[in-house]
Amino acid sequence: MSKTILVVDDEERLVSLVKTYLEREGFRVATAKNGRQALFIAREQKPDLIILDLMMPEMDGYEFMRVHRKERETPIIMLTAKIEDGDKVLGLELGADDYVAKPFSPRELMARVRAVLRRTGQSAPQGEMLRVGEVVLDRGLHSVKVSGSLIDLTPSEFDLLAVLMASPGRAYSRYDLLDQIQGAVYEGYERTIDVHIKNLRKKIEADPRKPRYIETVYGVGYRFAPE
Amino acid sequence: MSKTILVVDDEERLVSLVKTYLEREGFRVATAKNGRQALFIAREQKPDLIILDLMMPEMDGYEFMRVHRKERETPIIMLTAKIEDGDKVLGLELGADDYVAKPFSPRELMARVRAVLRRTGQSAPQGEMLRVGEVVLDRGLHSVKVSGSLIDLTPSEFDLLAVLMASPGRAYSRYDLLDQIQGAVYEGYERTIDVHIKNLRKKIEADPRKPRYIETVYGVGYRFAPE
DNA sequence: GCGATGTATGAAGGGATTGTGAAGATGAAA
DNA sequence: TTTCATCTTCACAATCCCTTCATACATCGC
Repeated sequence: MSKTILVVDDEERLVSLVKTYLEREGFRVATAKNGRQALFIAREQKPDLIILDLMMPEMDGYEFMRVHRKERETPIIMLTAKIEDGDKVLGLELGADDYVAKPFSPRELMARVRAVLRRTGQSAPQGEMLRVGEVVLDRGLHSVKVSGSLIDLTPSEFDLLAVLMASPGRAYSRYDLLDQIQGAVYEGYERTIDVHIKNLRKKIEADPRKPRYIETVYGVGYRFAPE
Repeated sequence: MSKTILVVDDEERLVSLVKTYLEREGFRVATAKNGRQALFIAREQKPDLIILDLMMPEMDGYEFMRVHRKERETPIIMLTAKIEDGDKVLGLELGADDYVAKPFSPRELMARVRAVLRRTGQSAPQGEMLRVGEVVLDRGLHSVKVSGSLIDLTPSEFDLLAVLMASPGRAYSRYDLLDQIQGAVYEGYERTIDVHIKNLRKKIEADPRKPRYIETVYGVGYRFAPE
């Protein structure tokens, strides 16, 4: 039974970005454009956590919190462009559990979501397990096992593997992969992916020279071998 | 139900090149020569994504974005000759989702289109599967199966096969094929196609001497056998 | 059949793509 | 601050592809 998270922001692009990331972590996601909508959805779906922008038309984040807090204790993470102390204090007084300043990295937001859920006594979702051949990746536990033994991966390596394993057989371009692990606007050098792949292979392949799982698709990118 | 993409640029050759590639991926494509036209078409067709040149007569890309953003949230990929930070920042502030510096490879642009669509929550077009007889080509997965087993193809071979399979029974000249796999600028030797065909046959035909799928049309070129 | 033209194929050079180790940059924790 | 792990970049090596060419084979018209 996966947790539901309500994302409230008037910027559609930001909402869908956050939604993508949350879903990849195994959460169900509801969205709203303003406080009024959010209130309606919160009553109906009873989310386990709310990610809330402060600046919105119709009914802003403060107003929403004031009303919502009278009804439920749902943990709330505030998003704010202003990083002024005043905002922070006011938000925390109203009952926010954490706040994240824009612009933020998706990875940071995910970390805070997990932290808040843990702190408020709810467990992270038991991430659906991805299993291909002898490789088992557990999103919730954030762990990877190969042939039964636990493997240590860096955050980038884990994300990369999770993306590849989510669609075995599908070839991803370096750009796609960079986009998925960095989020938002691509800034870097595509070849960075090569290095992550090399390190991943060293950790999960029996013979990194002849990879059985992470295959190279010449001229395209990489893919996880379908069974 | 395929996605519509609006391509806006005053260079006709570039527009038709991009159009070709997008259509091959299964998108519907609308085009415009300047911001004014683009605005009109955007209102009428409501595209799912816009690929926008910055430098144009009549109404440039910045101006277009300013006006368009007030009406819709359509994701936008900017094309720009200048890779100056100023441009990038301004473009991103105005709401571009990504930017690509000219000159770019069609393949890179396609990757970004898919990435932006995914990021903004729209799915890429259903990698329309081409299936003829025992041969199955999946554009989304970038994979080819013959009688159930996965076949490794080089980029040229894959493109070639995709073109042929898109219209079984239709004979293409070597010139046509070269044009499709090299992207517009035809410079090469038509016989190169013969070699790619030979290699393709070796990979997908049971008996390359008596091809069942890729037939030679004497004096014309090649075609994929209709069922 | 015969020549002329078109196609098939193997091999090789050059070019493009990918693999890899190491150094520098970044950022978090102590 | 220093330390440490990670991420990124870079240079060079290894590998794979594309193109070209030479030669063999097939098809056509006469």
